Amino acid sequence: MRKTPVQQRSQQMVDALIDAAGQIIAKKGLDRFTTVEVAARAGVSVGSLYQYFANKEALLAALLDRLTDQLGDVVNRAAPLLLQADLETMVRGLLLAALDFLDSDKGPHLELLRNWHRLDIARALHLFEQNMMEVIRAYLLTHTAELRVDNVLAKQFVVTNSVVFTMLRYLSLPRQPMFAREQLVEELTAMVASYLQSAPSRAD
Amino acid sequence: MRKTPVQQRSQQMVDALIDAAGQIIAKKGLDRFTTVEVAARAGVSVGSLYQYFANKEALLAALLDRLTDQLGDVVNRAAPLLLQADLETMVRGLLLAALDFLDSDKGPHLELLRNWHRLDIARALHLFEQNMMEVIRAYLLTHTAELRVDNVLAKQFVVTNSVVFTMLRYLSLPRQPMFAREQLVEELTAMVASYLQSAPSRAD
Amino acid sequence: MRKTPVQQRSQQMVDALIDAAGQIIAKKGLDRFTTVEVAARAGVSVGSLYQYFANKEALLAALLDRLTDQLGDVVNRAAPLLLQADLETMVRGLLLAALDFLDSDKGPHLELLRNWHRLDIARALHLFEQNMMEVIRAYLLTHTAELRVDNVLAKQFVVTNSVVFTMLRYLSLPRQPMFAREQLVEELTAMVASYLQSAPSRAD
Amino acid sequence: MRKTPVQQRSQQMVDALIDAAGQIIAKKGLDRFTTVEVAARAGVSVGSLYQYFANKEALLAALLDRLTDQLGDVVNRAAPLLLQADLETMVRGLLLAALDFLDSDKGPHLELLRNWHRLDIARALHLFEQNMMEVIRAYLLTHTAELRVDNVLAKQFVVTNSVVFTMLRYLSLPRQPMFAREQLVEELTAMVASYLQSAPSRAD
DNA sequence: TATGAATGAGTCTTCATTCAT
DNA sequence: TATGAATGAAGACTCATTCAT
Repeated sequence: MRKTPVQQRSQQMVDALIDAAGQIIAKKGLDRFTTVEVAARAGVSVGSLYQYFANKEALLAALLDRLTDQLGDVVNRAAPLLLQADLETMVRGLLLAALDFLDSDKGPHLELLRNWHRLDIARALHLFEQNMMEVIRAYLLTHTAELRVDNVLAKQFVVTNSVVFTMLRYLSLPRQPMFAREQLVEELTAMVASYLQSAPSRAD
Repeated sequence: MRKTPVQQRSQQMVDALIDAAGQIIAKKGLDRFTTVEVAARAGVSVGSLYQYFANKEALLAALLDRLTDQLGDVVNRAAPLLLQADLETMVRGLLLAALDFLDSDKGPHLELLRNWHRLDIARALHLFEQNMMEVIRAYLLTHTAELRVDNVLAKQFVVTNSVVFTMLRYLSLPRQPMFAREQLVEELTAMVASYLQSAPSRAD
Repeated sequence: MRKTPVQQRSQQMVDALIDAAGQIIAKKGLDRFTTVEVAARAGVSVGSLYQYFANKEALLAALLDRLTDQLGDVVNRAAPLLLQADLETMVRGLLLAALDFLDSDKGPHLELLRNWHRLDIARALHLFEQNMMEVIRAYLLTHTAELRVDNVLAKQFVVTNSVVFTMLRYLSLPRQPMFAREQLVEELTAMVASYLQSAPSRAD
Repeated sequence: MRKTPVQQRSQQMVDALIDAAGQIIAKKGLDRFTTVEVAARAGVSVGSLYQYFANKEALLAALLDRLTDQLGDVVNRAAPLLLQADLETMVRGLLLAALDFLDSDKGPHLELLRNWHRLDIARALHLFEQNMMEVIRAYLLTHTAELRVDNVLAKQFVVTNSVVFTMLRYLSLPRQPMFAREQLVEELTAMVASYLQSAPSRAD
C-alpha cells in the first residue's frame, strides 16, 4: 500500500518493456530486435519506451540486469544445499541448476549469452563470478584436504567458461541433439570433478 | 585439367575477396563489415563481388570454409608428431596449436568464432569435428588401455567446446588478462587430461 | 477590480512559465527549447502549460510581448533625458540603452532577436517602432531646423534595423570580438548622426 | 572532352541536389527542409543524396559555398566599374548589386541569411568580408583625401551588417512594403556615404 | 484544475542488392 | 564481364500535444 499508483504503473511499464524485449530477443534473435516491436509487444508506443529507457542499449542493459539477478538467485538457492555434499554431487547439482536456468522456456538467456561479446555483460559476469567464488570458498572451508587451491583465478575461469559455453552450444543445437541432456551433465560433471581433484599442473 | 586464364582470374578474384572480407572483419568486427568495403579493399567493384558470391552470406560462408581448411591443416600437421607422446603432452600440443591458430595476428578467427551462432557454421564445425575424431581414433589405437572409450561423441563435444570457447573468452579479454597465457594452457591441459583419464561417469 | 485569488494564481503561473521559457531559450537556444522542460523549470506540469497557452507558439508570443514592453520601458525611460541634448548625444544615449538591453545577462533577448523571422514578431516590432516614432517626433519638435524630416518612415526603418542587427551580430561574435564595445557604439553613433544631419538624398 | 561521363554525371547530381536544397529552403524555409524531399525534388533517392553528401549539414555547407562563390562574382563584377566613381555613386552601385543578389528569384539567399546564426557561415562571411576589404582598399588608393581611414575594421563591420541586415529585413517584409525599394537604396546610400565622409568619431 | 504518462508522426541515416552502361 | 551509381526499405529516436485520472 506504499507505492503510489503512478509508481506502480511505471514499474509495470518498465517490467512489461523488459519482458517484451526478452520475448522478442528469444524469438527473433538479438539482430532483429527493434524498439518499435518491443513497444508494440508491450502494448505501448515507442515514445513510452523512450520515456523509461534512454535508448535501445539501456533497455538491453536493464534486461541483462534482471537476468543477472535471477542467476544470482539460482546460485544462492542451489548452493547451500550442495555445500554438504561431496564434490561430484555438488558440481552436478550446480550444473543442473545452470542448465535449467539457461534453458528456461521462452527466455532470452541463450540468445543473450550467444552475444556476450556485443553486450556490456561485464557487470553480469562480474556478479556471477563473485557468486561462484563464494560458493567455491565456502566449499573449500569444509573440504580443504580434498582440493588443490592453487591458481584459483585461472581455474575458476576455465571451469566457468567451459561449462557455460559447452551448455550454450548444446542448447543451441538443432532439434535432434547428438546425445542426451543427461549425458552432457554427466560428462561435464566428470570433467570438472576430476579436474578439481587432480594433481597440480606444472605451471603452479 | 589446367585451369584456363579466365578461371585463374576468377579464382584470384574470389581469393582476393575472401581475403578482404577476413581483413575487414578482423579490423572492424562482423557488424561493421559491408560488401562495398570488401570489394574496395579487394580492388574490385561491388558488382564483381556479386558476380562470384550470391550474397553477403555466401561470401561469409566461403571465408568460413577457408578457415576450416586451415584449421584442418593445423590439426593434421600437429597430430602425427603428438600421437607418439603421452596424453598430457599431446593435449598440450594440440591446445598450443589451437591457441596460436585462434590468435593469429590480423586474422578474423576470433571475431568469427565469437559470432558462430550468426553464421552457417555447421559445415565448418562438422569438418573440424571430423578432424578431431580422426586424431582421437588414431590416438586410441596406440593407447587403448589408458583411456575410457565410452560415450565418445559427448566427450568430444564437451572437450572441444570447453577448450575452444574458454580460449575464445581468454583472447577476448581486455588489455590486461587476469592471468598468463601459459597458465591458461596448463589449466586446460590439466582439465582435459584428467578428464580423459578418469573413471567412466555414471551415465555410461 | 481586485483580482480574485484564482486569477492571481493564474497570473503567477503565466509569469512563471514565461520566465522559464526565457531562461531556457537563453541557455539552450530556440531550437532546443521544449514545452516539457519549460513546465518543469516553472515547477508545474506540461498539462498546466497548455491550460494557459494554446501551444508552444502562444507561449513564445507571450514572451515576446513581455520583452517588447520592457523595451518600451527602456526607451521611455531613456528618452526624456535625451531630448534636451544634441543629436549625437541623444543617439549615443539610445544606443547604449539598447546595447545594455540586448546584452542583459541571462536574458533571451539575443536568441529571440536572432530568430526574429521564425517568430510572430510583427506585433513586437510594431510596438517598438511606435515607441521610436514618438521619440523622434518629440525630438523634431525641439530641433526642427537641425534635421531633414522627409521620408521619415524609410529613415526610421534603416536606422532601427542597422543599429539593432549590427549590435546583434556584434554580441553574437565568438569570445574575442574584433574590436571594443565602445568602438561599436561610437561608430554607430557617428553613422546615425551624420546620416540624420546629412543633406536630403536624391529620392526625396 | 576531358571529364569522363561518370564524373559529369556525378557533378550533375551534386548540382541537382544543391539546386533542390536551395529551392526547398527558399520555398519552405530552413526548418522544413528534409533530406528525403531534397532527393525527391532532385529526382533521385535519399540514398543517392548520401552518396554525395556525408549528411544534411554537408549539403547545406555545399549550398552555402556555392552562394558564397556567386556573391564573390557579384562583387568582383560590380567593383571595377565603380572604383572610378565618386563615393556615393559607388556605394549606390554596390547596394544595388547586393540587393539584386539577395532578392534573386526563387533563391534561398534570404532564408539562409535569416538563419546565419544556425549555419556555419564563418567561411562565407570571411570571403565576403575579404572581398569588401579589397574593394575598400582599392577605393582608398584613388580617394585618399576624401575619406577617414581610421578604425577600418569596426567601420567595415558596421557598414556591412547595417546594409545587409536592413536589406534582409526589407526583403522579408510582407507583400506590401511600407516604402519603395528605391527609397531603401537611397536612404542606405545616404547613410553610408555621409558616414564614411564624416569627421572621425571620438573613439579614434 | 492539475498532472504527466502516452501517443505516433516525422526525421536522419545505412547498406545489401540491382542493373544500365 | 566489370562497373559503381542508384535504390529504398528499415530502424533509432524526438517532442508537441492530448486526456484519463
